[in-house]
Amino acid sequence: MNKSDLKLIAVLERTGGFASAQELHQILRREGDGIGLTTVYRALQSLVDDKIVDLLRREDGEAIYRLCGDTHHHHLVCKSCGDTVEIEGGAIEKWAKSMAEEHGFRDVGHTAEIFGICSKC
Amino acid sequence: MNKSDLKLIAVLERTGGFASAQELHQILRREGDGIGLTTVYRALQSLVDDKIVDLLRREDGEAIYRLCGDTHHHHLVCKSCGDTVEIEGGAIEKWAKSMAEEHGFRDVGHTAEIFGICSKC
DNA sequence: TTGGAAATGATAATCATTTTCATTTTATGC
DNA sequence: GCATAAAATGAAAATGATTATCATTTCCAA
Repeated sequence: MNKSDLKLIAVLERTGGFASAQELHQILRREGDGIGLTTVYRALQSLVDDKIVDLLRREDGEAIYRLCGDTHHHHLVCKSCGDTVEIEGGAIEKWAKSMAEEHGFRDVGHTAEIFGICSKC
Repeated sequence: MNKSDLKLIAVLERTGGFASAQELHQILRREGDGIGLTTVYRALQSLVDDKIVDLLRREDGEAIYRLCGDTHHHHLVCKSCGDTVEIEGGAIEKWAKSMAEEHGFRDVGHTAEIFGICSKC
């Protein structure tokens, strides 16, 4: 756990939700931090190894990160304007758990996102 | 639906399970088919658009493809060996629909995958 | 203070995927 | 059969995220 790791944690706390390495790098740069992209990747990797952040994938395969401690929630994303709503996923948690048990899987996680067109678009 | 599409379907049927575009290309090449990588990507994309194959992501973000049955289903994927089980997602359908309604979204779809370690690993 | 280990970041390398574009194949009308 | 336009193809270049290299800087204990 070094200075860069802490910077990344701070940004993730501040922004909440998911962000890619490139986005996190840009945010830090915009704030005047001269941190390099390489260091951002390294810090994120180490945070993932330490199970401090989760690594997920966007639909295009780009890696996105979020703090593990965050209450686990899911997203409702507008395909048109990109607006995002955080939603409860209690039903999903139960579903994932029971499906995993049924098929003998352990150490399970899950992803679930809903996408559509929001009322404004 | 053209000749290349059919070739890809044939390979996916023969191999079963998931394969990446690069792997599918190599398989065809090995069998003496001079098909180009570009064409493999194009065929896969069109098959995904037509909902004939599923597109998932490996842990490293690489796209992997698999023939999908006609029923809408989700996947339970082993992070270690890549083994995959198709599972029912009735609960998810309802959840997605009700969440979308609640927030005024229309034209909605969803993704949901469960990943963990299977009993063999 | 100093010597070495850890951290950093610019740059180059990788690798999957997409674009471009010229060529070939296929389908269709005459 | 033949001409021709549309679709398909693939080599090569472009793209974009991620990773590897490596020289330099920072940090810390002796």
